Amino acid sequence: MARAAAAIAKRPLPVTARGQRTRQKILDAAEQVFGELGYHQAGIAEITQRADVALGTFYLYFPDKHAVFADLVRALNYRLRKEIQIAIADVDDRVDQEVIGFETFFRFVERHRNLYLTMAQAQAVAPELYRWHYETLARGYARGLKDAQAKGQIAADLDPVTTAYALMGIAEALGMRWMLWDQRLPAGIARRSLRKLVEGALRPRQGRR
Amino acid sequence: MARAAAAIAKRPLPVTARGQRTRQKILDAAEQVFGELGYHQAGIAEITQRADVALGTFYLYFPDKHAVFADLVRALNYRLRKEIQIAIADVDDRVDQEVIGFETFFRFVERHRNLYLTMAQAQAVAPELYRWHYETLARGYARGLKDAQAKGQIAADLDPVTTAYALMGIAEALGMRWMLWDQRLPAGIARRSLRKLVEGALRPRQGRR
DNA sequence: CTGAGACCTGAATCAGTATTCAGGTTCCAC
DNA sequence: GTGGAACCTGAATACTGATTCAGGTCTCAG
Repeated sequence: MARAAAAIAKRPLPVTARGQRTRQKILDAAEQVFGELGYHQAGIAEITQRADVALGTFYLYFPDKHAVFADLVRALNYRLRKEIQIAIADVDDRVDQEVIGFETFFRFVERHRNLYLTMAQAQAVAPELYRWHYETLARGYARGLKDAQAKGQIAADLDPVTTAYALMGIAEALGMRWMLWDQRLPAGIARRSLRKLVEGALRPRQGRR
Repeated sequence: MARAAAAIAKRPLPVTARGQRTRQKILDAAEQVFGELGYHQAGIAEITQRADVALGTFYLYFPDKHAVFADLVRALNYRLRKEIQIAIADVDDRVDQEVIGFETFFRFVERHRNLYLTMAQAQAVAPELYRWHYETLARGYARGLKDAQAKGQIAADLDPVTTAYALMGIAEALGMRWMLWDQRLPAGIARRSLRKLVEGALRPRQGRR
């Protein structure tokens, strides 16, 4: 229970390579198990078994179940942002960036099916972290949109934050529909529709005002 | 565990008014508790306490914890669709329908803060139901979009299903951001941006093809 | 009135599982 | 080679909380 203040006695990070490897094995197993079963169904026993270490070893690296989960959310957030940043880096039209960002996200979801379940669980298990995840993403996103507005690439009268959340919502919904349910990117019509939606939404209207 | 086939021994619905009232009290309490604490933190004891009935009474109306939860998800889905249908009924431009649908959704979220947590939990607790929830919404949504295309109100080259999921994603993301986090609808700029996004995305492009 | 459904009660049971702990084992600097 | 960090082990503990059940209480048709 004791979810008290900052405290949450961290365990010291392993110093030797062996220890680091073990910690990582646990983290990887945890991603699997949490993603498959959800936070509460996931048992420490199951995690350590898949990580191929003894039960007690878990508590060498994490003070409790909640802690691995938190680490996981942070790691997922970090990797996701990183991958998108890299993918987008040397594209200069914002709409193109958008489309590439989406595809990168979809591919990320493909490699981390568990992302959705993990984040969904986070909403109940670690609300602050959950919110942090989206705010973090939104912050960067909104910044990018503002820059694009300055360059006249997208409509100037859109609120960047609102737009950022809207676009994240689209990514999430289609990521679920396509990558989790269908398990693959859809045929051309759907993909092209996505681009048209984004383009229509963002591009400055020709004639208008 | 026994999540076996259809079976799931339903308890007979109450026949007397008293029984119906009690069942409903439990259902209402359950919505609160699941929404506040999440599926696993929610205890039957807490639910029955808030419903002001004894622990055992719960099992008179629901075979187990899972069953109330499922009922809840179905009820939420039903009410949501109903409210939006009604709100939209006598609006004839699809973009207007869209905007009104969004606002209706936001107000629904305001009255059912717990909707998000409940659905998030559903992803782990009752995946079939979770998916059913979105597919149900999407089906109706896509139908509406197709009709609007037939009337030339929105671009003909958009895939209705893709568009439906994209719009649901936007609603969800902004509902979370505005109604759950800020706890109120935002000022004009943001609201107007939403309309512009939707309008830009859906309306047939003037010049093009 | 009255008795048979229909409802309601809450202490007791019981299974699952997070966490602890009392010892090993590895590894390498000296 | 060896002592002490740094790691690792897994049975035992402790507790939480869903579900059961033996026995009331209400209510209204006849």
